[in-house]
Amino acid sequence: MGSRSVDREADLLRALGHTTRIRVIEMLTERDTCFCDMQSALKIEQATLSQHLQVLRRMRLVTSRKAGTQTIYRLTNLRLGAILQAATAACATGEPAAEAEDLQLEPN
Amino acid sequence: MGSRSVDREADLLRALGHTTRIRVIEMLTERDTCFCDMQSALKIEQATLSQHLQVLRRMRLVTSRKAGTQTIYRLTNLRLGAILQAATAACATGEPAAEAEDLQLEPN
DNA sequence: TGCGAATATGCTAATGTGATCATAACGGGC
DNA sequence: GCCCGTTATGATCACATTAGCATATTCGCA
Repeated sequence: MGSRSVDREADLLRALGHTTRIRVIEMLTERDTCFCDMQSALKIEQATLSQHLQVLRRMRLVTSRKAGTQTIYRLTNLRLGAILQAATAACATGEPAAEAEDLQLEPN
Repeated sequence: MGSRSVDREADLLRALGHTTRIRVIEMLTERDTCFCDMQSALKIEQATLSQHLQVLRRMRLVTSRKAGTQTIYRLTNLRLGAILQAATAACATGEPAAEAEDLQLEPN
């Protein structure tokens, strides 16, 4: 084992690396939520949301159960919230920036 | 503003979503490190490492300074370590899994 | 000035990701 | 059983990411 669990960690971070999936995780952190509620909250294509949820399911970050005709999602890993919080904090620190790539050498 | 800073957050998480870049961040969390040391530690193509560092630079997560003929990298955002720790913790919880996609409905 | 070490950049091929559209599958009520 | 609402899946297209290779750039030094 040369990669420890770093690979899994990278997969996890990538799974969280999309606006829609972050929002989904945020919602699920508050309470279990059905597909339709997420869709109306996020206002995106039905298929698109379904695919993002599939990503999260594949990573075992959420599970789903049927309630009649609708599907209710639930977080399986309660520690995801902590990751998002840490990321939020880091963003607040790092400031706006995003596309620059010039002055990477401190001015002096 | 409907996307708050979630987009930036997603970008950040994606920037961390690669084994090599995670390792780089881990090294830089300990101490500033020159390119060559990272390369020999990671044992990957020179160009590949350079490109990963470029990603981190673009995101303003690291900066570089020249020391003679070599380049020394430094973390600009000290809170990245916290994100990685949170991710590590989450992985430890979530267990192995990775490719399953079947029994997403709890057995009953 | 010319050379060599260290690093960056450009190009390309392979692969992955995300959005959209169409369609399938499932559950409930009639 | 049939129709409808809800969600999942498959196909496709555009675009991003990554690795590898070649080449450029920069700096120190003889």
